[in-house]
Amino acid sequence: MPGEKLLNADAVIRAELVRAARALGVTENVEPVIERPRDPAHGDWATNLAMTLARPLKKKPADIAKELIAAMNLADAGVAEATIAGPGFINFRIASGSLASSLTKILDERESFGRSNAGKGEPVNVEFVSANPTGPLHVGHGRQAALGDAISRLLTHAGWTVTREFYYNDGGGQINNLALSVQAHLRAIAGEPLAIPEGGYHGEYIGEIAARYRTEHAADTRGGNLDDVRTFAVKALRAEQDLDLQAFGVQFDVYFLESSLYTDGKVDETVAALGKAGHTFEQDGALWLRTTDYGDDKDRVMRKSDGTFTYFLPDVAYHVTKWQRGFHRAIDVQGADHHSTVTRVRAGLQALEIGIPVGYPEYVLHQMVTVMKGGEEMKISKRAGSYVTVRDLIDEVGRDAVRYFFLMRKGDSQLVFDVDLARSQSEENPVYYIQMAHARLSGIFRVGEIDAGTITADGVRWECLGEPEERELIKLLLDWPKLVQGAADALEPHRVANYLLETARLVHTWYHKHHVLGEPDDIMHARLVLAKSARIVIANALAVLGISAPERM
RNA sequence: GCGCCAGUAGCUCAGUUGGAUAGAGCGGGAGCCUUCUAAGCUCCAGGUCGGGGGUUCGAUUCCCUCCUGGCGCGCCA
Repeated sequence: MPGEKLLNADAVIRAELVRAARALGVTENVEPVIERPRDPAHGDWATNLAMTLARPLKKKPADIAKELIAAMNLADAGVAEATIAGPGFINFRIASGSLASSLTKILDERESFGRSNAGKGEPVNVEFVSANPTGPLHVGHGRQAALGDAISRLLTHAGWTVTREFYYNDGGGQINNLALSVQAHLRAIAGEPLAIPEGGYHGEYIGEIAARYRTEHAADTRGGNLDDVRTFAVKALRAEQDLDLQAFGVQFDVYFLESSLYTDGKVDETVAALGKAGHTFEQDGALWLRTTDYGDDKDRVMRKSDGTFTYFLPDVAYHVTKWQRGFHRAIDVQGADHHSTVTRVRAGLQALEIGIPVGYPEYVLHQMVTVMKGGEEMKISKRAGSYVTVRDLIDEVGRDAVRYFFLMRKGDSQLVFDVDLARSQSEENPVYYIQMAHARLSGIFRVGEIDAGTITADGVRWECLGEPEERELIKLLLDWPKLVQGAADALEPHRVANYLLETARLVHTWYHKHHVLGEPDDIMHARLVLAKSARIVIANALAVLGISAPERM
């Protein structure tokens, strides 16, 4: 099938180049880099092979290029023209008709276009958000939710079987502070002065929980039963966080409770196993793990002198369960403020000596988010008190825009979320720009009263798609499978966001310059095929980011 | 002091794993609606890619060093 072959035009060209290099007498490994030139005037594909061979062959790059071209079977590689340019690049141009015929693949595969089986259906666990149930989700959790969900979608696209997991730290001292804070509010309602304890929580929601506790526990209006207060508060806040996630459109497959590690004996098992493996020691009344054996800069306490555990030990026990549950690949999405746990958790897993690989789990760390509004940093939320919540943002700018803004930057960059820009979006927001491209393409079919399902590649005169804007758009659409694969490999959804922006731009340019409806039949048919293809790719890419693809706006 | 991340246009950030004349959005300036959505398009201005060395045909990209900012360096999570 010609479409198949041309979609892999780079691979075909590469093979021809290798063959040609052999013909020139090159004996060592030949690995030509084939890439799309930045400037379309430089052709559709380009290679640097002549330059890399300059040294071993002791010839000028330009001469080598000439010989390579002569030795290649260009027609077999689908190349219409090969030219030498710059310091020794070889530029290949593919005939418009051949290029366009590759769109057949997009029409055939539709929502599957871009999917692959690279992951072979193997299980991967993606853990993200994992907020303590001590308050509403803040902007950092929002970035993490957007990232984790998009990474999960990317991996699904790449053929992995993904489990989204949320880990609740419901066992530590923070939860106790929460209970005490609610208790303080209960006593305030009963007439005492409000006294939030040291390290307690101050948001308005604490008072709301206290009020609800009071109505449901009429016999304990002062919160004397701290266990009841704790259970009630955690339950209430988990429900609250679920609503936040629901508003954001993020769903989890597994909610894993830290407390279950204690009740199931996993914590004790892990301590015993680490001791048995010989990597622990006692000092100052505490039990330590010799993490310095595994690259940490100091040893870490597992069990405090008061007999309770640090967060680190359950963390290790938790990741053991991931391994034991069959996840031989696990990805943790976390804020960079937790990066010190990376070495520690991995060290703990190594110290168990149960065959867990050194790089397990993989970490995707993201930098901090600051929210700007009216030219000033926005810190105060009505709900949470000292920080801005995910819900605040969604209420301000909408779910799609929040997702896009969190995903448009790579995680390594600190992110400034400009609420004004995101909201003045009816004008200039990139997410609307992209969605508009999809809506416009949909509009062609709607206005023309054409059922897109009836548009096929049968009988298309591909050479009709020869306008420069069309060639550029087609090439970009055909790049989607590689782009999504690269983004999945690197766990970098922002590549998809950038790709979408670029694709939308080419769509708008093409749409503005060339008409579809009312053109001669063969041109209209060809352009309908292109419009349908572009709509499919944009919808697929938006789906990877969890953003809607509206048919009209 | 040590570790991680960053430093690219006035602002916010990309840069396809080392390629050709470094890009986008916003902001600034000038134009474009009798035709499928002007929520759009076209053009202009704007750069010591933090500084300095090195590696090579070629560096924003890799190495070294210094400067600046963020985060972390707990028997908190």
